[in-house]
Amino acid sequence: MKKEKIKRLKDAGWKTGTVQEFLELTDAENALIEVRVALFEAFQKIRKEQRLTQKQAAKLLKTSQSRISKMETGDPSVTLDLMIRSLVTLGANKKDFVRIFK
Amino acid sequence: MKKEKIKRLKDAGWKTGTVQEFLELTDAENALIEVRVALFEAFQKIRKEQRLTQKQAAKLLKTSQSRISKMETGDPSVTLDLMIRSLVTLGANKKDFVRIFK
DNA sequence: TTAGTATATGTCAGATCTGATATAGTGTCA
DNA sequence: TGACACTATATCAGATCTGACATATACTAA
Repeated sequence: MKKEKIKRLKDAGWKTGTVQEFLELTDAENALIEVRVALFEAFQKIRKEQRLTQKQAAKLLKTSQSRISKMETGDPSVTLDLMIRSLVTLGANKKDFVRIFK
Repeated sequence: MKKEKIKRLKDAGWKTGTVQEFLELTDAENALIEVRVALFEAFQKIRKEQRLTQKQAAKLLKTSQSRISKMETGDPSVTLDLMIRSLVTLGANKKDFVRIFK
């Protein structure tokens, strides 16, 4: 119940505190969501900067268009592992993660 | 063959370029390793700052001492997911990850 | 309207991860 | 020396993830 709501709310511009209180998240749960959101937003940004469709990105990353879509919509079946591996494959380095989390 | 070597080499103070060339890593593989190293070093640092033994940390994180050890030694069976979830459970927030990757 | 392109959603078998357990190694103290 | 605390390593059943596929939805152009 929690997870599906979160992205929509964040995207709708709700303040963190408000979302956290509304969904009764612990600090750790909230931090984890912020990290996830930062990563999937970064991924979509990079893909679009490189003018790739999800299908093209899928080929590069040796996965399927559907998983790319799930990554960008914050689907709970997508792990931080997959997002980070995808980001570095598209060219992100350690330094870029500083910006991603800033 | 690659993965086991990496931590030791990095810990021994080798420069990134050198390790990367020696192990014939792609940029993406190298970036991923740098991210992993940053995370498991950060985890150990936080655990020690909080004066927790691996056993105590394991209880907090609802896992086992052996997995904590694997996390800190960069065992390949440990995912970025687990490391990031553990870090936020010990109190790290998005902002802390800026420092971790800097 | 239809066709074409891009993205989103549902499902699942096979791959990978994880907590748990056992055990080994290391350091310290008496 | 032995006992104890801490950490490292090996193994594996059950849990979770992932690529692939099917299908749906959204948008554009003719």
